[in-house]
Amino acid sequence: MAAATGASTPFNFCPHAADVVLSSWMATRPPAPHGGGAFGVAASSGEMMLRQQHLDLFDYLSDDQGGAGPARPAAVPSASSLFMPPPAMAPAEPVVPDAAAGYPRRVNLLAAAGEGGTTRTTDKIAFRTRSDDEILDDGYKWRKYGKKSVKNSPNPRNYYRCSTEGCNVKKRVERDRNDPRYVVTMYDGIHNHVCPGTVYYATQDAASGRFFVAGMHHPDLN
DNA sequence: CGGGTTTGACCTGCGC
DNA sequence: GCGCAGGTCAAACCCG
Repeated sequence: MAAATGASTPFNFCPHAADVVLSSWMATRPPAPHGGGAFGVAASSGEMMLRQQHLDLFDYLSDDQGGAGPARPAAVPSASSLFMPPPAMAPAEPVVPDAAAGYPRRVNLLAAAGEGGTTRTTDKIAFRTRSDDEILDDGYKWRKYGKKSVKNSPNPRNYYRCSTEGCNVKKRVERDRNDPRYVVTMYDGIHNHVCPGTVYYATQDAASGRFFVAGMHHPDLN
């Protein structure tokens, strides 16, 4: 039996840390905080782990953009622009969550509830990756607790809970109904324990202003 | 034997 | 109020 955290696409990602970064960090900090444009994603939340070499595409959604909302505000850098895949990978394309296409209803409700004009941190994020493997190794240990077929989708949705005692983080994983090559992963909650991953750094392209994953170590320290 | 997966049943929220 | 769909539970089962 292969555990949920068994052989999988190389990928480490701490959703709660990313959420803090995306919701607060991006809203409060100017671009290129480290002069040369490199920044440690791990900044305030302790660690931000992201190991991603083989994914062809990395789409990121947070409910800040709303489950079925319109285009994200132009003034706020998109999450997918922050977590651009390495240069060898295809650039992330913006993904507008479509409730009708299967993004969970509860997320849409929370997104609506968050319409207050204030920056807030959220505990729900979702992203889409192109991968043959549905299980992404995000650094945490997950236990599967349910599987459900989804209406209008040929692919079942799998439900996972963090195996760490006292941690109530959940995630849902399903194949994109429109393109089975993609896996849609949605995290729900905030880990209350350390993510056993690795700090990941990104750089900002001066021309486009977009961020690129730079590697596992701070460029200035290499 | 412990921990994880499977899967049918049950619960809950939402739309009509 | 009812039906539907999504989310969760929990017993059975599997595997190392």
